[in-house]
Amino acid sequence: MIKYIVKDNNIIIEDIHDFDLCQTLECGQAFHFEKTGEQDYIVVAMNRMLHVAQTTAGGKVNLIFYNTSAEDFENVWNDYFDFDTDYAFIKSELLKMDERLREAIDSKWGVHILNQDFFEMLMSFIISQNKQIPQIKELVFRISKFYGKKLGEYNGKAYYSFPDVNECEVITEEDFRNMKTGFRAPYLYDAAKKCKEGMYSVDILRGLNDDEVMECLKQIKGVGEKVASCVMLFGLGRRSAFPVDVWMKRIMERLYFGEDTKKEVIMEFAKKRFGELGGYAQQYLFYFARDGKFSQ
DNA sequence: CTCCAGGTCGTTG
DNA sequence: CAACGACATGGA
Repeated sequence: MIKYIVKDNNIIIEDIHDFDLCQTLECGQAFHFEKTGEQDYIVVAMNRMLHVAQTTAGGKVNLIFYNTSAEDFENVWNDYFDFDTDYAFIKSELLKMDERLREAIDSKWGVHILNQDFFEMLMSFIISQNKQIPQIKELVFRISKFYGKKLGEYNGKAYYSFPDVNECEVITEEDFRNMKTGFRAPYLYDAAKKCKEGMYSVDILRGLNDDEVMECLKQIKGVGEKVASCVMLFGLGRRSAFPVDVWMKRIMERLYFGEDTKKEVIMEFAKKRFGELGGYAQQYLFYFARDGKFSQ
């Protein structure tokens, strides 16, 4: 457990290192949050609405969780933000494996991989196909507003949880279409139905190895290698998962292959090169690539 | 108006 | 098995 102090109704982490709030939220792994100021966010996750901000004072970076109990911090947010993982160590290990990661890691040094809800990740990344991040967020917010629970308000705006498996039971394929999910509607319906039937509980998946989880997830309509990898990495704590999308394809070709390379080949290469740390490497590279800060 | 977006599916060579 | 177009929707 990371060290924290309780002040008024807030939780404060002082002098935090190897973490940046903006980078962690904006790197593309999460969709259910809103920027409310510079290094100031509303995060909706784990059936809660969190107001969190990062401040700098006297050269020290602090994190403040507004209106948060010590109990909630210890039981929910500490794990959600992955504070117990030593990112300084992970980054140095990655750089030992491969110096070519340096530019991406130096640029995106403050990313943590969030431990998010499995079902919400599944639905979110089904939505993500062939869409840009702002539109993915819009769909997640819309579905939450119609079918989730109201959690509270901030600046006069209400925030809603993403509907859980049970709340999704009433949603028909046509309902999903009305949410403007387009051709993904039958995929979302299939995913919700299969999860409701119980074969995709976190407990069951915990007992399977990576390949088995991948095969299992791909049986859901609209879930392929890429979506399944994201769900594994962000929703099941499988840090070896290495999702390869157009951005990853681009930067991996630039850094390693120098020519058009199939996604399967890239995944296989990453597995050998980065092993259990593949997911971390992927996130630094993806965020870096998406920011367009590498040539070509 | 055309093109493309954190892809996947079904159909052809 | 590799390649290719379709798929809804919205923004550039």
